[in-house]
Amino acid sequence: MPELPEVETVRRGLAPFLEGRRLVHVEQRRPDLRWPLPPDFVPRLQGRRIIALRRRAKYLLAEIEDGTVLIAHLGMSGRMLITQGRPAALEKHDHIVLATEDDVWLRFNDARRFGSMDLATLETLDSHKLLAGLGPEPLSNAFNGPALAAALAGKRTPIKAALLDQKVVAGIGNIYACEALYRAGLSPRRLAASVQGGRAEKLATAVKQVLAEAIESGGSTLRDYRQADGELGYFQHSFKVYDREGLACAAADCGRPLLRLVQSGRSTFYCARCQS
DNA sequence: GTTAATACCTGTTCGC
DNA sequence: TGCGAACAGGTATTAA
Repeated sequence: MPELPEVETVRRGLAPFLEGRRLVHVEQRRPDLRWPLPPDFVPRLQGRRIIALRRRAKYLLAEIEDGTVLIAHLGMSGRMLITQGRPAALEKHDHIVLATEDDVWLRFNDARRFGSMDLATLETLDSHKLLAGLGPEPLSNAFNGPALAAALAGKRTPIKAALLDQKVVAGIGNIYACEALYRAGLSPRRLAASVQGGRAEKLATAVKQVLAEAIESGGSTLRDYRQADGELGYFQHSFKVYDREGLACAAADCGRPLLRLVQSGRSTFYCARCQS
């Protein structure tokens, strides 16, 4: 499930093939993904050059030479499939197909169709409804202990739910919320407003570390993918708590079985002894 | 205004 | 073996 590290890995994988290249083929194979695509989606991209591939939170941003920006979200099953030359056959759920002047073909495949694409311009990007209101990038200097503490102040919701709130910090999903809380030693049930001072400092650091390590591990996975037909979007990471209900806590002095609970409809995994 | 619940979507897994 | 229910989850929308 693509969260910030997976999206960043996809960005890094695609950038060498897309940046500076002209899109000679743009094919839209259904009128909508999660929402309807803009009616002029194809003509606004066809024949134009991609200047840069960027990322904001879990969104990929392709900056086009005329100031158009393609906003893409992988949802939870979205994948970017890249091939040299036209693919022999399209797969089920290949919704968008692009080709560059170098005959590199890119397919956006999304079975569950939680992904989305939209167009904006450089001028309207920050106020676009998908991006306006997003909190700070967790790996930027703008995100730190005091900033996190300020965002959590007064929040009467569990800290786990607050971490998933993209207004508090952008790009964290269910997996990395669990992992960061475990690393920070904070219970997922703890009231968000109580995460202040040293606790906020510890949590901000944990968020940065867990994301940075995941990006690094995605990068190593990427090198393997480069050689074959590239599938960008799914990577195996090793998690300390996520999806490990009943398994032993890895902390040297613990070893207790990890627990699972449901918070706002989402599974949370944690260690009752190590997190408080 | 804030927080919680629900809908969206479909491939996979699990239990009977 | 076959079938249906449960589950995964980011975000917009609706409800409380």
